[in-house]
Amino acid sequence: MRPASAGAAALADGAQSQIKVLRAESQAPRSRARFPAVVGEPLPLNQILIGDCIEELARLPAASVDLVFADPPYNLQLESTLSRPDQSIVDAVDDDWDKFASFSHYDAFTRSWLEAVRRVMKPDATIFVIGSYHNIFRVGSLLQDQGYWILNDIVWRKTNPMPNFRGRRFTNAHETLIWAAKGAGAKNYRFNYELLKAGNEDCQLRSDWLFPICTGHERLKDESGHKTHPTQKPEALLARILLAATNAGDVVLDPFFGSGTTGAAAKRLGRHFVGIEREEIYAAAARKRIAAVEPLPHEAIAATPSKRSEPRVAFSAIVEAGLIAPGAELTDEKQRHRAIVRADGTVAIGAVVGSIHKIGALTQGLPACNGWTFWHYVSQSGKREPIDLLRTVARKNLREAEA
Amino acid sequence: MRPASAGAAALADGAQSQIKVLRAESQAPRSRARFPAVVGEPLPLNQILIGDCIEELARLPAASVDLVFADPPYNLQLESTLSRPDQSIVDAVDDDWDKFASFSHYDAFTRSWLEAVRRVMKPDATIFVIGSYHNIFRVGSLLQDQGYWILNDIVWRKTNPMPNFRGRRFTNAHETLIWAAKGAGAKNYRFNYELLKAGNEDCQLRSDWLFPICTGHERLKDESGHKTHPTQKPEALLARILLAATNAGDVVLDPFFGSGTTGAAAKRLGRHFVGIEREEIYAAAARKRIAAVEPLPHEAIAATPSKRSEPRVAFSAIVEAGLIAPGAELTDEKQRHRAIVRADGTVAIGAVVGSIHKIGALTQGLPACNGWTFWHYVSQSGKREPIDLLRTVARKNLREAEA
DNA sequence: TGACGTTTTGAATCCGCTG
DNA sequence: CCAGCGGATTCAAAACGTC
Repeated sequence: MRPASAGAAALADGAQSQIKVLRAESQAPRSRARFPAVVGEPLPLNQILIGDCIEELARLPAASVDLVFADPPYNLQLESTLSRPDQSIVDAVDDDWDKFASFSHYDAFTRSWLEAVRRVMKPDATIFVIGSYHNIFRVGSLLQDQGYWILNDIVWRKTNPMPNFRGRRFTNAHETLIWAAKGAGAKNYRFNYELLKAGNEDCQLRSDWLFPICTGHERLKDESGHKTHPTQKPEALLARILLAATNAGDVVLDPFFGSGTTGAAAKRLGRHFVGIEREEIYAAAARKRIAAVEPLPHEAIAATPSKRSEPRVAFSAIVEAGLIAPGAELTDEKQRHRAIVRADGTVAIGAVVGSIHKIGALTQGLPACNGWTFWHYVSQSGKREPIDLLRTVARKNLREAEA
Repeated sequence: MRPASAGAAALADGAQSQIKVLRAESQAPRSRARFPAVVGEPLPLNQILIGDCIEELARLPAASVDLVFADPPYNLQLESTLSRPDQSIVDAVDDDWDKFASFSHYDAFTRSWLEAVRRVMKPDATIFVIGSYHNIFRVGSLLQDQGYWILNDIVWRKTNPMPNFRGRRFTNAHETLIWAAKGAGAKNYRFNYELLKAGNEDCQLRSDWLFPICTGHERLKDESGHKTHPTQKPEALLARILLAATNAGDVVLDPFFGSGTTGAAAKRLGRHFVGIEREEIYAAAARKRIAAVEPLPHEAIAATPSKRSEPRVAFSAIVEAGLIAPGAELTDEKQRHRAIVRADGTVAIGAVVGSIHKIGALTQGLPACNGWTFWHYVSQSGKREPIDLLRTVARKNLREAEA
C-alpha cells in the first residue's frame, strides 16, 4: 500500500476507510463483479497526481471511486478586454488551458475525459460536472451519449456575481452543475436525502442552490496578493456535494484539481480525495491549503443518522445538563448583542425574558431568528462558539445514554 | 394579405405595425438590403398554423420575425413520431442502446426545426428555447453547432415545484431557457435593458428568474376539469421574455404553440404572434384563450426610449446656444481636475485641447471617459452640476423647436 | 479600536454609429 | 469592412483608508 499523505493521516477515520476501499477492489463478490479485478497500484489516496488527466486516469484502478467532481475548462470565448464603467479592466480568464480551437476540439477533449472518468467510477458512483453556458451543453450531451444517466441539473446561484457592465445581457448570475449516475441502471447511488433535508429546515433540497462566490480569506492568493487560481470554487459548494453524495470515508476523484477545493472539503468532512492537476503551481498551492485544513470532529461528519430526524433538544435541557451555567453571558458572533442565560432555559436582556429564538429576533428587530446559531458562548478554551455546539454535545450524550 | 385574426384587430397598434412589418420585407432601403425581398405570402400574423412545424416554417418568408419562443417536446417517446420520416425506431426504450438511438433521433428532429426557424429569423432576431435536463443539453449543443450565438442561459426557478416524492434526487425546481442570437456577429439584437432594470428596483436583471408554475384560473381546463395541455407555461414568463427582447408591434414566432401562452402574452403586450401547432385541439383552446385577452392600453406598452436612442447633441451646440460661456471653468465632481471651455466646443487644460471626452480621459489617465457626466459646471444657483444637465436642456429645446 | 466612507474585484462569449 | 470616436455602462462583498 502506498503511504497516504499527511492529509490522509489526519483524516478522522482514514485508515479504516482506506481498507474498505481496497477491499472493494480485490474482494468484490463474484456475482456483482461486472468490472475486472484490479491488478497493480491501488488508489493513491489524498494525493495530487501531476499530469494530463486522461493519462493519469488510465493508471487508476477501474471502478474504484465513489464520486467524481469535475470542473473542466469552460471554453470561454472572450473577444476583447472588458472594462467596468469606471474604466478599470476586468481580470478575465485568458489562460492557455481554457483555449480550444473549436467546439469539435472541445467535444473531443470532453469525450476523452468523460470516458476515462467513467471507467474509474464504481457502479453506483455519481459525477458532478460544473460549467457555464459556454460548455455545459456540450458536457451534458456527451454525458448522455456515453450512457451516463442524469439525475439532476443543479443551479449554483451566486449571491454576488459580476454584473453585466455593458447592459447588453442579463447578469450571468449562475453556473450549472450536472449530477449523473454511471448509467440508467444504477439505482443504488448514494444520496443522503434525510441529512440534507434535516439541514434545510426539514424541507427537501431543491435543484437551485445559493452560495457566494469564493472571496476573502478563503480565496488563495500569492505573495503579491494576486489570486492563485482564476476560478477557485467556494468550499461550501463542494461541502454540499460531498454531504449529498458521499459518506465519510468515501473517495472523491477530481480530475481538474486546480486550487484543491475538493481536497479541502474532503479532508474537512472526513472523505478521501484523488486529485489530478496538470500545473504543478496549482498543485503546490492546493497541497499547502489542504495541509492547513482541520478535519471536523467525527461526530460532526458521521454517516447519515437514522430515518427519523435528530431528536429535538430544548435549551433548557442544555442548562439542566450543566453544559452552560445560568448567569452565563451570550452574545452574537460580533458581540453586538448580549443576553443572560436563566436557569429555566430562557434568556434575558434586562427585564425582557424569552426563548433563545424570540430574544434573538427581538434584539435584532427581525421577525425570526435561529437562536442556536445566533447566540455564542465562551468555551473553556476561551473561544467564542455558537450554542449549537452545545446542542451537538447534548445529542451525543443522549445517543450514548440510549445505547 | 391573409386576414388577421380577431386577436390582431384588438391589438393596440395592430394595423400600423403590421404595415411596418410588411414594409420591412418589401421596401427595405436598398443600401441596407442584406436580405432578399420576399415573394409570396407575407407573415400570417396572429394566427395559428396547423401542421408540422418544419413544413409550416418552410412556407414562411425568410428573415421576417423578431423573436422566436420555442417550447419543444422533450419526451423521447413522442419525438419518434414527431421527427423526420425515419421509421427505424421502435417505441420501447428502456435499455441503453435504445436510449442512444432515441437521442440521435431527437437530435435530428431538433436540428431540423432549429434550421427552419433560423431561416425565418431577422438578422437581429433572437430565440428563447425552454427545456429541462432531459433535452436542454441537446438543444444547446445543436444551437451552437448551427452558429446561433448564446447570449444567456436563464433559469426559471419555480416557487412551487412538484416535490420529489421518492427522496432520491433534489427537487427538480427549475427549467432552463437558452437565449441566443442568430449568429456571433448579430450585435444589434433587441434587449430592453433599461426597461427591465426600471422594473426591478433599478437593479439589472439576473439570469435567474422566479415565477410560480401555471395554476389556478390561468391554467386551461376542459369541461371535465382536466388540464388542456400538460405543460402550459405561465404567462408571466412569456411576458418577461417579450418585454425583454421585443418592442410593441414586433412579431414573435412560436413553432410549438400548444396552449397559446405566447399568443396570449403577445396580444396583451401589443406584439404580434405567429403560432404553429400540430394538434387542432390545442389550437382551438389557444384561439379561444387569446380571443378573451384584453390588450393593455397603449401607454402601458409603448417602448421606453433608451438613453442610447436619444438624439446626439454636440458640446459645441451647447456653447453656441449660450448654455455655457466660453472661458467657463469645468471641474470633476471633487474638483480634482479643471478645464476651460473654448468657443468651438472643445475644452482645454493648459495648451492641451480636445473634446470633453478626450480631455476627461487624458486628465484621469484613463482610456476613455464620458465627458458629459465627468465634467461639472457651476450653475446660476451656485451649485456644481454635471454638464449632462445642459445637454438635457438642449434636447428639450430641440424637441420644442421641432414641434 | 471602531465607525464610516472609498476602493477593489469577480469563469464575461458585454457598443454602435459614421464616414 | 474597418477605423475612429462619442459616450453609455455595475452589484455585492470584502478590503482598505481615514478620522
